[in-house]
Amino acid sequence: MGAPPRKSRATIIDIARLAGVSKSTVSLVLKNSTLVKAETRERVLGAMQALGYVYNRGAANLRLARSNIVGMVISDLMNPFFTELAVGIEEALYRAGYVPLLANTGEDPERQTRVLQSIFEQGVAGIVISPSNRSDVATLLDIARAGLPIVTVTRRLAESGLPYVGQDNTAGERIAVEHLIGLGHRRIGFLGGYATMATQRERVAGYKEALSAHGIVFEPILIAESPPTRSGGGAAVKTMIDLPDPPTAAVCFNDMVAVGAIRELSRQGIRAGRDFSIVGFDDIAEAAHNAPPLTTVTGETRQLGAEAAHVLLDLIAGAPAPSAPVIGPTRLIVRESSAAPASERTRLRA
Amino acid sequence: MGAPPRKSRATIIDIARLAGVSKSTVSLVLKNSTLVKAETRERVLGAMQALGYVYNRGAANLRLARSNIVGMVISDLMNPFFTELAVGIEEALYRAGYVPLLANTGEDPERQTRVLQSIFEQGVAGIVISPSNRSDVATLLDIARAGLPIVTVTRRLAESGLPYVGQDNTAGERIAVEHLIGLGHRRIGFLGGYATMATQRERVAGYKEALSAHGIVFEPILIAESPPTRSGGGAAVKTMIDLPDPPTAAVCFNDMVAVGAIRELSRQGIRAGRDFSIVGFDDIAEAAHNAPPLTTVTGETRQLGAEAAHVLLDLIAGAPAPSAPVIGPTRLIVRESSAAPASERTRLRA
DNA sequence: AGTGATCTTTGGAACGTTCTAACGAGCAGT
DNA sequence: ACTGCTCGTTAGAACGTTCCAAAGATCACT
Repeated sequence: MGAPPRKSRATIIDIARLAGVSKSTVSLVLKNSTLVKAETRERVLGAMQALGYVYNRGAANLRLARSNIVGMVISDLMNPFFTELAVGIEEALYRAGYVPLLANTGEDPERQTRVLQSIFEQGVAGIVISPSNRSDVATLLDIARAGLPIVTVTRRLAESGLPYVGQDNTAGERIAVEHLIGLGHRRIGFLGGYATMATQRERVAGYKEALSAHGIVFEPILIAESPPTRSGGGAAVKTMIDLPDPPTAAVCFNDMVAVGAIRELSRQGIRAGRDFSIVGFDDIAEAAHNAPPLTTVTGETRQLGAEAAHVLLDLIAGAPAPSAPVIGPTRLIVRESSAAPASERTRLRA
Repeated sequence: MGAPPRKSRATIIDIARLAGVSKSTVSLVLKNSTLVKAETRERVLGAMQALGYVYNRGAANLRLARSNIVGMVISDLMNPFFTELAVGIEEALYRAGYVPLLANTGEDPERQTRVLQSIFEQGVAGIVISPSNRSDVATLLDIARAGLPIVTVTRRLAESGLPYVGQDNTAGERIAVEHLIGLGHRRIGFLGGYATMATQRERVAGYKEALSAHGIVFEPILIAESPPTRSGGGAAVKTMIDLPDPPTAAVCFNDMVAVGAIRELSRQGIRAGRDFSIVGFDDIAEAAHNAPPLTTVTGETRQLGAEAAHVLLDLIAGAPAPSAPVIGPTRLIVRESSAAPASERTRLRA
């Protein structure tokens, strides 16, 4: 059973013809207007059923000059942090009746520019973007000036003046470092990321704040830059432990760096959480299941995505742009990759 | 600098007016027609520049009765396997000039039905879907019957007759088990997933094939079902080692189960790759960085996504549906979570 | 039967494109 | 001077909706 594939979709006019009414009436039925008589409504609904009618939102949008599609531009979907962010955004959009057009730029600014153009042409209602490194701000501003709501998330483009939703990276890293200091560490490294990334600079700032608040002098050599990946973390921690006077702990740019660092440590026979403390950032799903489970800072990633979506939806609804960046809270989750330094434990035992 | 935000976008007609030509001419310029005189083209391009014109693809699509948007419905984006699949699809679509409308159903069949409807209304050119568990096949078939190309990926809906792109789960699991048998294991468990999942059944089939090919009798008790998650893996391996006569190795429904199992083993003081062998499936990014690095089966996930996209694009271009399922290859990646059983090593040493 | 008032329905323009058919201008060949 | 071409341009219908303005029905009162 089942009708043969139709060549082209039935339209409101086909319905009207079959139900013996005008297309206007069909349109009214479509929007559940109380104006149409119950009996007529039935007839129209029956005709829709019979013809397998599907609403053509594209046509409606053209007429109404609006859209329920939103562009979602993600800088690196393969990074679990951004995956969760995307899921948070998608979920919130979906609840509000919007659907995201996805583009994964893979941190390629040129690709970002192209997809923005394409998304713009598509007639979306707005764009949420986690900008790639070295984003071309001009394109973004062109689009914003054309009147399209844009929200940046996760990476701040301060020069742009675009609405921004992010986490409190500085405060987050500060509590991470304070946790280590509280445990007795005095020599603490910072692993991963590059100073060209706004996020890294913010996290490093928190790191320095915590150090100076506890009278520990900042040593540039204790910052090891690397790609924000597992293997980057491995490399970074290696340079750290090879130092003449190595630290006893390190905070990491993100959880992937932390996981990579822990793995490299264990390869070197150093056990994270006993011989060396590691604290991550982001609380990706993997963190809780790592060996050892990772102490990390969470920015409530999914919530953050939802928040970004809501800011965009407000903008679309005509609200004025938020006057200040929206900064989400940050919270330390203590697991087993951090502990008192070995020297401390020895001293206590003695 | 920078014009004030425009209330509404300039149209082809505005351009025409400014350039002193008809909208038809502007349209020709837009499609790079050789018909228009170079000088006129310049004038039109200048006008576009001046007015900040953006092409309205929605309007064009209405007229042309086609679209360059494709629906991408993913059952669980938080699972790294599906993330990579989605990235593979997105990349291939993007190359072909298409953009994916994303929906993450989170394995909820009702949500899946709703988003399919919404995506359908949107007027997409086709749909790629990794169906959720217990999918409502009827909706999918309704849409397919309406003439919209649909490709299922990863999860086969055999009853549906829809085009399918997947991996060779059976062969993949077979080589995984044969690897363990080759190492000397005779008692091998299967961890994770549920028999209600087509994928699990296919993998279990491969598991049984390998056993019987080597004269090992299959024991139902060595299959431990669980959610296909890290914590599910932990639970599953626990029931396994608590058995009176526990196995010495296990293959897992997927890498997340495997990682969870390894973690639980280590909590029990059992070291994976020495005391107990574990083999995963999917080769998610985390696998190579796990402790110990995970022996696993890869289905070339990203490639698979690209393949699914291409099948869909062909369908959209009017090609007939592939007569048989498209099954991608599968390959074993040996890392450190699998080794000869302890008994074997002892015997060799003696 | 006439007058409103209230329901219900409808024609047609509009949204921003594409495309067909046709038109005018210029020119070569007679 | 006419014919036929080619070149460049264009008017207008069409795509599937929404919505305004207005028309027709129906009904309750006088």
